[in-house]
Order: sequence, then C-alpha cells, then structure tokens
Amino acid sequence: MRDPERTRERLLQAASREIYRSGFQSASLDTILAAARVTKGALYYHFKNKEALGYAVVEEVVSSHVHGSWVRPLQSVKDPIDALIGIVQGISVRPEDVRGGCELNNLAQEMSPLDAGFRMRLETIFDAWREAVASVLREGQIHGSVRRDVEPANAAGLLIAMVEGYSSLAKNAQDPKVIKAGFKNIVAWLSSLRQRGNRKQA
Amino acid sequence: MRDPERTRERLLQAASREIYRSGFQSASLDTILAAARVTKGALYYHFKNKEALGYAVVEEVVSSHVHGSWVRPLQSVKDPIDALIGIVQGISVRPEDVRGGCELNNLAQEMSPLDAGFRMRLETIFDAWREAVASVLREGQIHGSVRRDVEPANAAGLLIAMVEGYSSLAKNAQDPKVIKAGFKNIVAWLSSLRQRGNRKQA
DNA sequence: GTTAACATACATACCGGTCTGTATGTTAGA
DNA sequence: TCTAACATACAGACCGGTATGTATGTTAAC
Repeated sequence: MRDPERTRERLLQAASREIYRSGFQSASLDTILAAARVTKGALYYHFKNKEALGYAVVEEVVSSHVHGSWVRPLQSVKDPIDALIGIVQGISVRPEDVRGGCELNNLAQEMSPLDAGFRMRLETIFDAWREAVASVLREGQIHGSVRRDVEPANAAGLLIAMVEGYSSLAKNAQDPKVIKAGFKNIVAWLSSLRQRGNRKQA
Repeated sequence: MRDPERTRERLLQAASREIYRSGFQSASLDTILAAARVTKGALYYHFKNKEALGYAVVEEVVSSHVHGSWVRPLQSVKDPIDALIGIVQGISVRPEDVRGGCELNNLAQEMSPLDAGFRMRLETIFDAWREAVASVLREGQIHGSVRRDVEPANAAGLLIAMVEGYSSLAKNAQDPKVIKAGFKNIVAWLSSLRQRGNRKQA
C-alpha cells in the first residue's frame, strides 16, 4: 500500500509535466496533486513548499534528462563529431515535443532572473552539458579528428546556443519544420569542425 | 488634465515592463496600475481584458522595438555584412538587459504554446525580423558582397537562432560575459558570409 | 502503540474582472 | 451664447474563484 519513495517520485514526475506545460509560477499544485493522485498532505510531507518541489524537479528530473541525452552518450566515444551529430539528430522532432520546447531552457528563461536558487541549479546543468561537449571535443583534438584551431569550450557554447535558439524558434512557430532546418545547419557546422583529411566530409 | 492617448500609452509601457519582469501570466494588473498611476477603471476602459492588454503590448511595444533595432536599420544599407555586424555589436550588454533577456523571446517562450493569439502576433514579428535580414542578404548577393552559396532565409534563421540562443544562455548565467563571447562568434560567422575578395576579412 | 505517511478541512491572500459612481469634455438647440 | 443632454474617461469598492500553505484527523506498518 504505502510506498513513500514511489509517492515522492510520482509527485516529481507530475510536477515536472505540469511545470513543463504551464511554467513554474503558473503550475497549480492542485493539478499536480490530481495527476499524481495524492493530496496536499502527501505533498507537504515530502516537500517543504512549492519552491522546494521545483528545486527537486530541476535537480532530479531535468538534470537526469540532460545527463541521459548528452553527458552519458558522450562518454567514451570514438569520433566526437559523429557522436554530436548523432545526438542532435536524435533530438525529438515530434510536434508535441517541439511545441513544448526544451524543459531546461523553459525553466531557465522563466526563473533565472527571479530566483537565485533555480538559477544556480540550472546553471549546474548547463555547465555539465557544456563541459561534456567541450571535453569530447578536446579528446577529438588529441586524436586528430577535430580541428586544432577550435576552442572546445567556446564551440560547446555555440552548439548549445544554436540548439536552444532553434528550439525556441520552433516552439514559437509550433512547427517541427523549423527545428529540422535548424538541425541541418547545426550538423553542417559540426561537420566543419572536423580535421581535414580525417574520415568523411559533409 | 485628461489625456486618453497618454493614459493608454502609460498603461502599455507599464504593462510591458511588468510583463518583461514577471512574464505575462504572473504579471499583476495591480502592479501595472500602480506603475502607470491609474486605476482599474482606466485600464478596462482602454482594454477589454488582460489578454487584450498583452496583445497590444506585443503589437505596439515589442514590435516597434524589433523594427527599430533590426528592420529599419537594415533598410538601404551599403554593405549588408557590415550592417548586420553593427547591429549585433550594438545590442545592449548592460547587466540589467542581459539578465532580463530578449522581450520577444521571453513572451514567445511563455505564451506561444498556450495562446494562439500571442503566438500569431509574435510570429509576425519574427517573420519581419527574418525577412529583413534575408532581404538585405539577397541584395548583398546581387551587389557581390555576399557569397552566392548562402541561402538568405536560411542564414537569417540561423542568425536569429544564435542571437536568441546566446541571449538565453546569458540570461540564465546572468552574466554579460556570456553574451559578449557569443557576439564574437556571431560576428565571425557573419564575416564568413562575405564574398571572397570583397572588402576586408575578419 | 508509536510513528511515519498520508487525507481532509480550512485559513488567508491575491487574482482578474465587474460594478456603480463621478468628473470632465462635447454638442445640439433655443 | 448659454445650457441641457449626452459621451468620454476615468476612480475605487467589491466579488467569486483560485492560489499556496497549515492544522488536524486517520490509517498503515513495524
């Protein structure tokens, strides 16, 4: 019957979905409770308040998504450019995902100027993301598959900016075509980072 | 004493600021009224409801900002690349502006998935922005200052995605350094669009 | 039986929106 | 030209609904 860990996890997942849809400030606790099929008592037993629930969503749900789709796949890869292109092309272009945008960016845009607690937690995720990309580029330079004149941290920042930028445009357009065209440009740019003579050309 | 146009304009400006700070959904009408130093009666005389006020902010305030900083400066320029670089370098890097982000993108991220009325009005602005950039690139191709293999609409989209992407990252980092580094990359990319042999190199 | 893990009922504040009232123009007619 | 009649441009009180958060009651597990 009772399973406090499961209850907590269901609250986190329900909160994540509701925050994704409505933003943190407009996310209704009652909606979250209905989706998780628990009541206020359960919520305020596991979390001090709405803010703490939001922080937990960032630290546990959002963070694990970024790690799962970027950080982990970049650990111990043969060709960094191939790996990055693969990840970009693997990003969902399903209409419902495109329309919702990037949950990390959504929260950052809404909350970073308003709440330092959110901002720091989100920055940790962005840092991990950028560092994972930069790290794999650095390795690529050592192994000769990535151009030496590329600054890994800088290039990683540009990649993330392009991904977030196109996600934003596609979210506003509510149209997967926008992000598909964007990914083509990103892939072309990634290919341009390849060391000449190494492997295939775009 | 009475100056309905001025009252309306003050409501629009106050609403724009409050929406910029808190987002549309969390923007409080009472806060807007206090900033504009009018009361509910005035607000609901000039606007049907909060939604109509938001629409008017998009159509009149946000739109005019984008036109003033992108569309108009791109009309009848000598060198498109120089002009675009000038605009990018002219974007404010003041901490308070960086922390607040791009008002167009802020509203798009929050409201486009939730409200078609907002979405369409914002898309009109994005379209005008992209078309202004694409148009000047096309002219540059005719006059030989822009590479012929560049697809104007596609390049314009990439430019906007990069600008918005870096604005988002800088907004989350709450740090002008992020956007300064981003602008360097954007300027370098813009320079790469120049027709070889034409004018200066980056 | 004690406590952890909830459910339920309620307190309180704030929200957008409406209502009535009023002061200030504006205009038509004698 | 004076003024009655009306339209405009607000002011400010008020309302139902919803928000988060709390206080207390109840039940499952060891």
